[in-house]
Amino acid sequence: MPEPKKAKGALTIYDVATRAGVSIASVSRVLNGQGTPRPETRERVLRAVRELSFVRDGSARALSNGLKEVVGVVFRRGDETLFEDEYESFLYIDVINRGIEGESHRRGFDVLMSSVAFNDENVLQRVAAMAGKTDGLILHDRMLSAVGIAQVASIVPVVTLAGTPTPESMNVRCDNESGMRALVRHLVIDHRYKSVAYLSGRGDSPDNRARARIFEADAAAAGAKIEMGPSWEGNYSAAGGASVIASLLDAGTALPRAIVCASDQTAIGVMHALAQRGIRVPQDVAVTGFDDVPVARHLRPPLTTVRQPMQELGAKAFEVLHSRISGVAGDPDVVLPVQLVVRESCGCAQPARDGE
Amino acid sequence: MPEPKKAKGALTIYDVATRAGVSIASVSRVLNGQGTPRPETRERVLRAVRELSFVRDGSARALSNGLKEVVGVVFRRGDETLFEDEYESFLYIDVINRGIEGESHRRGFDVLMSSVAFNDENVLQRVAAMAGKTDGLILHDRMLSAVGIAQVASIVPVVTLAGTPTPESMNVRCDNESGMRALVRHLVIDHRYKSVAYLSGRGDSPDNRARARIFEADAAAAGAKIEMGPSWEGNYSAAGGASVIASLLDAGTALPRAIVCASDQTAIGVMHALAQRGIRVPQDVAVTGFDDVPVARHLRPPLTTVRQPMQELGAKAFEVLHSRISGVAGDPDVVLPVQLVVRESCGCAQPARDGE
DNA sequence: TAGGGTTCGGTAAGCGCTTACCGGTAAGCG
DNA sequence: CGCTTACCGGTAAGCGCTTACCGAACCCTA
Repeated sequence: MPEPKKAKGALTIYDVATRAGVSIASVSRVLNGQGTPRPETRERVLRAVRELSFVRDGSARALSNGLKEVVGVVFRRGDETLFEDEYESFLYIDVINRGIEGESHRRGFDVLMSSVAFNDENVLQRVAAMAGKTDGLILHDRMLSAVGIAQVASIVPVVTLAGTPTPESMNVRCDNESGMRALVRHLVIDHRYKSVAYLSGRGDSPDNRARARIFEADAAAAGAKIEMGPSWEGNYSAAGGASVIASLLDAGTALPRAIVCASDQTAIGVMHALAQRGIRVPQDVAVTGFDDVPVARHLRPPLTTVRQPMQELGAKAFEVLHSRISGVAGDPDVVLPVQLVVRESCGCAQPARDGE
Repeated sequence: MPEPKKAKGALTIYDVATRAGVSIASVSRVLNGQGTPRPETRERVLRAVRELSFVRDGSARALSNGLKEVVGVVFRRGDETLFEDEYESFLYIDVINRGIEGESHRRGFDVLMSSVAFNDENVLQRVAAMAGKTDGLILHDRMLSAVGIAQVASIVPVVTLAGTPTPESMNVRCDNESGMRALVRHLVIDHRYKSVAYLSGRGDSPDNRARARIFEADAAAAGAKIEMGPSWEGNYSAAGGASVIASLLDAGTALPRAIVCASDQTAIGVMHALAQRGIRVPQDVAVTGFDDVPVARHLRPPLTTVRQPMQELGAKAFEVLHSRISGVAGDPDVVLPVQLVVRESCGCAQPARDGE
């Protein structure tokens, strides 16, 4: 529905060429560092550009080059109200986006950011619109169905985050498996906790599934009593974690010795709920998180968690996308290493060095 | 109909036209809702588009229309490490950006986001690069000098946030004056505090200057003892606020009855520092903020502050930019109303209704 | 000084899309 | 039944930029 049609008296390379007394080809060559212009030609062009504050039009370049130098990022944001509890999720996404942005700028790309509401019906439409304006897309967790991804991927390269690669799209994720493995080992073997629970994230998230699967397998193998399932279902948010604990306690359920949360944010909610009931962490119940968001080390007690290199995750996603845009076939399923960060919420009195 | 060549990204309206058995002009007209295509023509085009998952190339459209349907947003982000203290500033910017984004989507625009580091030297270069890829730019507080703004504004329309309009650029800001006026009145007249201090934000910020100016004038007019200046200089961050208080206390300075902080974030730091020294808020010292970030109501005591409609600020900025892009001359200096939000940190025991 | 090899730089052909313009066809009318 | 009027839809001309291609100018050597 765009009403406007005619842009302002915008400058073109013709203006620059005229002013510099050369041809448009020379202007373009100087600006692109192509060929070997004579120093004087070069100088005259640059001066004209400077004097006119000329900037080449991106769309024209894109059309000519077949490269827009823009990648799109799509993610979900909460609804209207922002609660304190939601800060972390804000950060989680923002830190990743920051990684994408940093790497993009390094390569001369810009980033088209688009958030869609949790309840937005027309995600596909949104994403398709962005596809037309970009060279490639990075989709955060759970943005589109496999069919949707395939459709979009037929237009531009697509990289998903914390998802699963499809024949058409690539994926970048963290190594949930070994992170959870190390965490369970620490709790069940090192601390000898006999009963452990897994407070899940959103059920449909690949990350959550992977974490749950390993948790269950490893904790069982180590001989611990396991609690998980419907009554332990969170949604990655602090509020979700808190309400699970509250319901459990209200129902008179005895808590396990350790609670493994699907995310740091969940752990924050859990610790909050526990504190309200006078249950001590880690003396009565140990709690662990997953992600290592910045605030994790400032909680009381400092949170034992698994650090995901979030900024790198973003950077890597761009990198993978970029190489694909450049026609290089990269690894369609990149897995980044995570690191167990032992602090005090697990019961370690003398925390291991933080590494920072 | 035989399956067309599966050349990725190579789909053009020619392919669609061929498949639909019409001309490219018809395809374009259908896609743009121009003219009065015969229902059958329309249907065939739409079917072909659907079957091919065709999406028009943005740069080609932009080049032809003279409209990219993209606006750029530039803002500053902290450096590598993210401290807990920085969350608020993250939010402040993010909420504004969210407002920009929402309004943009409503108009079919996308948003190119670019953050630059605080120490980045080449902001102008970054911004110029974005200018070429967008129809207009929104610059957050203190991104560019007046000269830089003029230069960029000669390429695309520019709207600054919380700045001052220039002959070439427009500006959108909140009504600091009446906000501060109401705040001072509440403290000095309603609460009868005899001494008040202004803990400033970054010195070079127009917002800060405006707030300081009104604070000084109004508090003096009301007969209160004023404290401000070098030893009361913060930088909008929580850490900045805390360290001002710490220095003052370390130097043995007696605190005034009320401290007006340049931002909520600063107030958070101040209340933190005060609590550490055992000074009670608001019994010993009243503290107020400015912004009303979401967390303000959750502080203890709940923070009395001035609410800035941040999301609206962003939406309005886009709106102003959009009308300018559309060739409509809008108000070059939009001022949004703020609202005094009285909670408890000012000394009100029975807080007025929050309004939420 | 003329011929051959180099450079430089200009001309023009697109990139994919929108749309002004115009020819062809069908519907309306006498 | 033939002519006028509408209406569709096709053709082609750009939008601003990059670059292949080619001619002009210059430098060197003999």
